[in-house]
Amino acid sequence: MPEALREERLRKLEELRARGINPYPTQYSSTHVLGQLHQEFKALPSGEETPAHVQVAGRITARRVMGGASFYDLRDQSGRIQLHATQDLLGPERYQLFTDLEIGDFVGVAGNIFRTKRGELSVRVEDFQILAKALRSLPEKWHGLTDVETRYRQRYLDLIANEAARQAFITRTKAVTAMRRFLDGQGFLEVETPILQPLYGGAFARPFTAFHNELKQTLYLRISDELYLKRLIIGGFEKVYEIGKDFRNEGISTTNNPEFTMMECYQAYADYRDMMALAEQMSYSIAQELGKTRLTYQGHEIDLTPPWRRWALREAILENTGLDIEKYSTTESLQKAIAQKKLRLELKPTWGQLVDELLSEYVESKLIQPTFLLDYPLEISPLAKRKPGAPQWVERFEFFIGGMELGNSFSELNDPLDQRERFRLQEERRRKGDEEAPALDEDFLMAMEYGMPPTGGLGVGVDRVAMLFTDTLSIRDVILFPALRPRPKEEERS
RNA sequence: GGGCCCGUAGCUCAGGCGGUAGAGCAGCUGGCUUUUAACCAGAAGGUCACAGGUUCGAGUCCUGUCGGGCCCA
Repeated sequence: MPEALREERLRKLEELRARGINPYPTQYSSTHVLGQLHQEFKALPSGEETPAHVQVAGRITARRVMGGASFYDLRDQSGRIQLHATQDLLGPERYQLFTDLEIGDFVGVAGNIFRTKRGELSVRVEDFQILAKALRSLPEKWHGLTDVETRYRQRYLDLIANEAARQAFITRTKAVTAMRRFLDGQGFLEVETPILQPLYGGAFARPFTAFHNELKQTLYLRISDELYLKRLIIGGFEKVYEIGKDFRNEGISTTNNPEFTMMECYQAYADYRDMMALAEQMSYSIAQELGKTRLTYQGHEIDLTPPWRRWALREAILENTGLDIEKYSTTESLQKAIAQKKLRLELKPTWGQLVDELLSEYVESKLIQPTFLLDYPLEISPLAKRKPGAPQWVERFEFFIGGMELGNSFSELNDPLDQRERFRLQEERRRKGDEEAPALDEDFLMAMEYGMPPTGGLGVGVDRVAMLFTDTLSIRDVILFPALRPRPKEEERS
């Protein structure tokens, strides 16, 4: 930024101080927010003034100074109003001060409401008070801020300049509120579980580590809420949920942020079929509150009305690749079949991981309308209950909308001996160098040995939900302050 | 991890085959008392992401680095 621009604003700041005016006062009492004015004076005809005296506050976003009269645009969170100031009304000295106000400054204004001949509702400035002086100039009024990097790094500017961005974050918040309202309404208890954990688990991911100085202990930032929420089920809370951040130590991209928001809920005496109904109802309920039970996502018309399609994972893969994974029940035979079909696929070391790859490469992007994929390989589901009569499969589903995986659910494993065996299998994977395989959690096993009721669990990616409802493709468009690589040349000025 | 594209004034953008950097907005000076992308006139504002290289000469060509976007794995 040219130093001159800032110098100029500093000069004006000093001038205010020299006149005994505090450029950063503590408070201003408004009678209205700006959106209210338009409601209240909707009927006021052009060219007429009301005796209604108002006090309003906001940020100046445009100025049109024309000699002895000037028009400013004032904006607050609720809307925009035009200010009209004249030298006649304020006197030369106050008027001069008023025209020294700049785009970006916050100001409080008192005066009557009138409507101009051209029909613009306006406040006649009878008195004003600067509320905060800005020292940097805002993005351009017409084109706004388009530089994607600046939009992410200086989100406040994005929110000022881009109404669509502002709306997207409001939509996100409303979606989360609706989700919470739905779960509360279903009798779920919202709880908070540790983010700093001595042992991490509940997902396949590498964790962030932290160090507790006093305890001289390495702690992990959670990669999921699962194992603690299940302890609460064991403790007798029969319906619990948590909405919070999980942390996974992996690459940053348009689809992955190292910290992201997850909703997890658990319900005693339920299985994955019950959780399917819950997932549907919850999504539909959120959509209703947002007025988006039918929506457009990336050009696709999507209908969230239940019931959604239920499709066996095996059949979905069969239909999209021609491969019947049940016919190739070993890693080697499945690999061979994949090669024969000339499917392009990363050759994962286990059967379950190969199936998972087939799913993400050949099925996921096709699942535009809401779809539950049912029944997953045991190998990649160490916390899920086996399917009766099919011990290599588990009662698990993931659900997909708009080609995105939004959630994951199982009939939770509550057999402590089987759980120990599953942990053992994962440890084996870990020994073979898979850093994402979870470690055995003795404390969790102990909890389960006290007895855990049959339980259904559901996890939903909140950022993905926000992407769906805001029709965005990048997770960075629904995270206010997304993770970015540090900028080498940060032109910080104190 | 690989490929392609982008990085020029506070913001939005031009800059043909290499010849000493341009506009609009914002800011400054002057004019203008119902404008709304206000208008008119004038002056100012640049480490062309960074570091090397080629060249008499580089915003432009080459190499590398950093940051971002898109696509692929």
